[in-house]
Amino acid sequence: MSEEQMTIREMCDAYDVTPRTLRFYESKELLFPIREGQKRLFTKRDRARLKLILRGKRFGFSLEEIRQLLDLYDMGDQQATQLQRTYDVARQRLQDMEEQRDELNEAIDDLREQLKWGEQIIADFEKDLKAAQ
Amino acid sequence: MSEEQMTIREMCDAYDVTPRTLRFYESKELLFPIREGQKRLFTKRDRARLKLILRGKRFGFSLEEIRQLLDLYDMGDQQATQLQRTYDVARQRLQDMEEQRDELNEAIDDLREQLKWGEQIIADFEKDLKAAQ
DNA sequence: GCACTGCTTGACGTTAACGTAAGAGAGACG
DNA sequence: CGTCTCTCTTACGTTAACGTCAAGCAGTGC
Repeated sequence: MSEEQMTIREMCDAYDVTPRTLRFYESKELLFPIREGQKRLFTKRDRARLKLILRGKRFGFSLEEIRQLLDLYDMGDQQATQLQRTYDVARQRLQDMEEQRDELNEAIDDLREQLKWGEQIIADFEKDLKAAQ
Repeated sequence: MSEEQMTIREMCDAYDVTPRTLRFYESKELLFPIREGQKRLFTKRDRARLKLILRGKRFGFSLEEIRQLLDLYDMGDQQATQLQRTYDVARQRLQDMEEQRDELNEAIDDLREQLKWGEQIIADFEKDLKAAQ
């Protein structure tokens, strides 16, 4: 439990993910834990990346998109261009999310409208049922 | 092109779906086209169901959920209970959608916040770059 | 020496909603 | 009769993000 390196289990507990997930992210080159013998040790850098990964997922980025963003951050050269591209990707994503939300809102309004009908139909039906008794 | 029955292609053109999709829905017991020889003929009932299917998809129902709802409508007996159940399912779905929208809105706000930072960082960076020339 | 625990590497399984390709029948047209 | 067009069935392919074994090494406690 050194401050600098964490085992896979410590990572799982700290970030609420499964070992499989961390190994999967490593296989996809999202994380690069070092090895002590056969065991993985996750560094501060891995933790920073994992935070970004989880945050990216919240934003609806795919793991592949996240990997590309992470790579851009890591290139360390031509940073202005890279930042600009990162920014562009993020803005595009934001726009997609807003469109998605708008569609969702339309669907919600639509469904609400349906439900109003539904309530009316059910109410009528129950009235008829009672009247029929 | 009779008014009552439509071929698969007419259906595709009318509802903007592929033949595969219609056959798939049939295999999933969402549609029940009749046969003329080996060819499918879609009835008025199929068209009504297809409309509901497509609308259901907009609402984020899975095909399986839609099938269950469609079946409920078709039972024709104990209708009050069935309607109530349909209504309950729909209301649950509405709630899910609203939660999803709220999460999406949070993520959007979050991402917007990030982008504000991003703009600042990029601006600073470009200033530095220019200053360095 | 042995059990127990934790970690490892494969490698196949899962889910939804179709896409896509192969091979063939059936009716219309000239 | 040949060709065209439409349709049919069958069945494997696709995608994402892991889940779920299976089998085995490594260290620790007793």
